[in-house]
Amino acid sequence: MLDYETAMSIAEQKCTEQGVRFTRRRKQVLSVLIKADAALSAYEIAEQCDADSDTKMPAMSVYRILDLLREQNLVHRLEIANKYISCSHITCSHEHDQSQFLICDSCRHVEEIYLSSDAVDALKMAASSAGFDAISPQLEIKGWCADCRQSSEQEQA
Amino acid sequence: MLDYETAMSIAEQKCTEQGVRFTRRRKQVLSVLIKADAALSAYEIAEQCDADSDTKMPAMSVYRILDLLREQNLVHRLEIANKYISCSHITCSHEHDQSQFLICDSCRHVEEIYLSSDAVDALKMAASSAGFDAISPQLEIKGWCADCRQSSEQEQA
DNA sequence: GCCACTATTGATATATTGTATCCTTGCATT
DNA sequence: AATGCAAGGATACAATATATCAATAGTGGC
Repeated sequence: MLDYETAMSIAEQKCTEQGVRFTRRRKQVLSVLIKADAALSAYEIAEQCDADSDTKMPAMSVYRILDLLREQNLVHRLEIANKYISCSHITCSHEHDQSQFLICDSCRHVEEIYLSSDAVDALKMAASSAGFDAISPQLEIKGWCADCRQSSEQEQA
Repeated sequence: MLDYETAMSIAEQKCTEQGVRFTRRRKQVLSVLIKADAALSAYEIAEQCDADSDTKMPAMSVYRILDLLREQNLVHRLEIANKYISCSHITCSHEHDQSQFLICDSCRHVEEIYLSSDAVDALKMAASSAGFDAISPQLEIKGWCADCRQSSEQEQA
């Protein structure tokens, strides 16, 4: 999990560098995602913002702000789940142009991982032989986390 | 592309074997998907059914029927795109417990592919080192098909 | 054939996710 | 303070999906 203070301050710095204001609303959204340490839907984010402050966060604003935070690479959108998650590499100093996620089909837990370049190459090969020149820098893979796998095995027994 | 008549008759046979009726409504839905030879949303399927016959296909029915056809492995759901596509292996005699898709980010064209077992193994390795015991038998990868890639390069030039 | 039973479909309501649009507010520079 | 633009608020609505209950159609036993 990200250190909250560090992540927020680096996010602020990144925004400033890009000439993008790190406003109260934007802080709220990012803050909720970092603290959640999980993938949330836009409406869940809005609810959480409401719970954390005494002003109402409109869903429309959440969507707008998520777009912006994604442009800054502070947040990712999981298309399989229709949810959003803070980038687990906000606090890393180097650039990340790829992101890969494992999404548990049962508990929806999300893990951001790195694939070996071998694995990525194998995918690219398969893609290109099917007439796809390139694959997206974001890959989402569904599966079962060890916990869910275990409990489902116990149920069977 | 699938041979329509063959695919429909094999589908009927499969259903019968499973003790599942291959009703008019179910035929309509599968038929639309096979003829479309592309991924369609549930509401697009309903519209196409309406166009092909003189009775109104309710969206609710489409969803129900898609669930059933998916259980029979006649149809897949693309979670990235929120669309549905007929299995391109209906007419194959052997079993397919895995399916992998390439989805063009630009034109939304979908290609059902096979990954080499090396590629799948590499993915499984990466998953297991992130605490995921297993990955889903269905993998969806976004990318750019050769056509879209070419036209976007021409635009740049 | 008729009845009872279940599977299927129809109809309607509503939840969830996301976009479009227009207006107001706030901040930044002059 | 006046101007201009970025950000946020408010509202409407589109697209995708599920829940629920009623009506209809097929199936098996008699």
